[in-house]
Amino acid sequence: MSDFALDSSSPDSRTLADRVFARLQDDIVLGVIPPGTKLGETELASRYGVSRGPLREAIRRLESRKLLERVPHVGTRVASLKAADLIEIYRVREALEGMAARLAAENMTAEEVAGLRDLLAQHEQQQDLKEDTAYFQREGDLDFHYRIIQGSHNQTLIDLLIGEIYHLVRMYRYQFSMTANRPQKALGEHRRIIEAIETRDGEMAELLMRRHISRARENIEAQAS
Amino acid sequence: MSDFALDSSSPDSRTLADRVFARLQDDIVLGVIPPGTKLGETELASRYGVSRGPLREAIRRLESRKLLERVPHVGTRVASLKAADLIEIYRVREALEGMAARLAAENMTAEEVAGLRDLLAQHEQQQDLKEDTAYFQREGDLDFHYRIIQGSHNQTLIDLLIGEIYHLVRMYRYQFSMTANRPQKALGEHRRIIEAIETRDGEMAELLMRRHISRARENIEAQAS
DNA sequence: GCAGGGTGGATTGTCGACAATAATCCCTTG
DNA sequence: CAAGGGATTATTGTCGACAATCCACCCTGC
Repeated sequence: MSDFALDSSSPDSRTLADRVFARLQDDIVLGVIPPGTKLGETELASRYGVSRGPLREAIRRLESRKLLERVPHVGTRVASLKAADLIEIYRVREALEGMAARLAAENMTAEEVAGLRDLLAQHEQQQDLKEDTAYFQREGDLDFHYRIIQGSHNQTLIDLLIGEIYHLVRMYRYQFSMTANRPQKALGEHRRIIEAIETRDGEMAELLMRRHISRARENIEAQAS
Repeated sequence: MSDFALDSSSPDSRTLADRVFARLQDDIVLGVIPPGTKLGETELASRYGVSRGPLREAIRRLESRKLLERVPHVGTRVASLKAADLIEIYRVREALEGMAARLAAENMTAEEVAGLRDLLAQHEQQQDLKEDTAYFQREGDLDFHYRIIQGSHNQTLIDLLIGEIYHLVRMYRYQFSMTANRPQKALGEHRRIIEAIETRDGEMAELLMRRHISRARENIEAQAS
């Protein structure tokens, strides 16, 4: 058995159930536990060094987030996203992040906008270096979207996107080692979105963000066929 | 102690935890348990006639759905929605249901469209009767939106709206006995949305749905001030 | 009289054991 | 030999008890 013991570097997470929830979520999203794996409660409990009680609570929450699929009296398995599922998710992202961009243009503070532009500058430098920046591009893209979502200042929207949707997107990306295959175009789209936010043009920001995500979806659809 | 025993009319719900989850959610949404109520696990468990194990799993799931607020080692209380929260939710509804209307216009079957028009006809008749139709209007409005959401044929979108968002909307409505205070206008907007769907004009359906929900939001904002 | 600390009570967090359900395998029978 | 049924076994579902944490109250000292 490999060492799956709970992370003792952050012992402050309030309860065991919360920690095993966070740990199990990471292991699923990052692919440490591959999709489709049957999860035995007893086995997992001993792996994480907890009893089945906290583990079951964690499982129920991960099930709510669509990361696990559970059948009563049968068992729990790691959700295996199909391309069709991801396309559905991107429709939702288009709607929600479009709204987030609109609200961000209206509500972001000057500091937040400045930080966003700094982030873009970093990404453009990395682009110039032409290194193997796949990982940074992937995480950088997420960071860009995260900031705009946060900039909406709408907690309901933030919780939905970051708490419920993005885990699935991240799981899919790690799953298929999906590196952005149109990085320079995406970067240009990011730039235009930021410009719309800087001019406080919510309608334009929403339109550009929707196009940005819609193109990513079309890209997936093309690959899936 | 009033009789809170679990509903034996539907004993088929697979597990106790699932049943207590459904029952507790209803009691919260319908206001049987008022917002802000401190929920003692031992007390609730004995009321529903189950042990604390299944009850805690139900609590964790309801917490994920934002119907309960939990603080570790302190307790759980029923979420009490503020007007500001509802306004945030309506922004999300505007984005998601706008997309739902667009997809419904593209994907609804002819039967589904016909059923939608029948539903509208029923609502218009109830309107003519001028009875105290507050309850029916409220539920009818939900039914209209439910059908369009289902008509999107996007399961992720359906689960998000019906599984995560609408419980909060329904709770708020029961909470404040909020009866639609612009029924005839809303009915006209419904009619135009259906017309757009019938002509398979997704863009128009989205636009109209967003305006429909946006006006409801403005109505809430006016009342809240 | 007020502030601070400590103790007691109650509630939540966790665990191990028991019961119930379902999948599997084997045996029987046509 | 195949198909159906039944028993076994492993896994999940449920429960009651123990441990840990926090909140409130009270008591002491200034």
